[in-house]
Amino acid sequence: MTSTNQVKSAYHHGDLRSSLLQAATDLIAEGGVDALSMRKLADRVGVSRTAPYHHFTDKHALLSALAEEGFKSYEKAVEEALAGATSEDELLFRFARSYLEFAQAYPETYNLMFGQSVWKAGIPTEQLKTEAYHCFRRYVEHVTDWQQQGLLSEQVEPLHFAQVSWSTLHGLARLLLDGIYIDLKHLDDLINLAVRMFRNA
Amino acid sequence: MTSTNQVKSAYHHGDLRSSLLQAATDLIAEGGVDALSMRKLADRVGVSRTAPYHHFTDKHALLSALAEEGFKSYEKAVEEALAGATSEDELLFRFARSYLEFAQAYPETYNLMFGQSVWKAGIPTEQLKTEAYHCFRRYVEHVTDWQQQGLLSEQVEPLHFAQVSWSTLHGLARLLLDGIYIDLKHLDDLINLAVRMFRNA
DNA sequence: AAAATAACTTGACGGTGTCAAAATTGCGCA
DNA sequence: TGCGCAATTTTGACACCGTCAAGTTATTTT
Repeated sequence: MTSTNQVKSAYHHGDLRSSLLQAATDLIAEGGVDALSMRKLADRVGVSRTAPYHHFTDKHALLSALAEEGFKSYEKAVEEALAGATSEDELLFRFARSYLEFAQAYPETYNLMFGQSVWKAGIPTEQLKTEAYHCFRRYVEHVTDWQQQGLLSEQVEPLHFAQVSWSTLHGLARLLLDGIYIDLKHLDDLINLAVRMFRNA
Repeated sequence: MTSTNQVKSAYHHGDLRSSLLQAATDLIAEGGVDALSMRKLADRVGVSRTAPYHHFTDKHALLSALAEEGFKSYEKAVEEALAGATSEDELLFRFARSYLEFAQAYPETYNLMFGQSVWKAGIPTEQLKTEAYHCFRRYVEHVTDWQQQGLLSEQVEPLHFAQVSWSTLHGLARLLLDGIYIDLKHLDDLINLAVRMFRNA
């Protein structure tokens, strides 16, 4: 028997994949996504440069995995926010606000979820695509619910409404995070205006 | 007199700055912004690796300059589109459509104008910031015009309306270009819906 | 013509992603 | 228990990248 029951054995780390994901989020939290390199990541975990490639075919695949996790925690955050509503009236507002709060709270994750680092250059993982698509489908369902509850006009195609309103929120998030045209001070006003637009669609 | 009046002399290229910008747009057009490296750029122009650094302090500065040009041609495109309107009713729609057409026609330029390659990592050039701000101010003026023409509710703060509607268009552009949630087929419907939202704000 | 300045080049440094081949180890099966 | 196989990890290498420092050459100014 070797000392396998010690904390770690040199070879066969045993939990490399999730360790990598954890270290990657740490690294990104510390210095943005630019501060994440495969080499530094491997170093941090205490493994050789190319070891991560056995668990992620690519750097893009690693980023995709992080984005995937992001979608999951996004979904949770939004659903919790909606569940906390005391009246139907606030549903739309709560959705919008939780969306932007998520983007603000985890800007780097949000970048990964919707940025080009994954969707363009890396051609997204199949898993990521289904995860992202699932989030959107869920939103479309909410939209139809809201239509039935009379919160939204039933005249508009739910899909189209979902696409445009998501665009508004995504645009707000992007401009806010990138520091273009929008500053945090007016954000509440902007969310209110956006929601009013949605209502009157 | 040396042979300075020849097409080129080896040293003192004479027009390096604009040659670099041209070659950079070419390079980006060929393979996206990732295909642009300072070294390839210098190669393309026929100059040594570090020569560009005499005209742009940084790679970010180069990209900022390209983004600047982008803002100028954007402004021109939009103003032309608005000038072509035959009735006031179509102004909003024409704006929205020309915005998205620009984004589609020059996706890489659009990325530079609003992407993180310039606004986040590179901290934007002062010139770029003023150029971008100018574009937005112009839009806010349009909004107040439209309010006076009765196209838009006078209840909403023009700045806020400008911010939210720009967000909607930016979000649509981003999702479209990145291939998320939106496909080209429905774009016209989405623009129409967005404009209707704007009108009923 | 001489001095100053601007433009450009060469060489180098430290960093990146990732491939190929070799080394190491744990696990299932005999 | 021992052995072979497959999974895992490492080492070495390659081709890039951005950009700094110092040197070279042309142009402009005096």
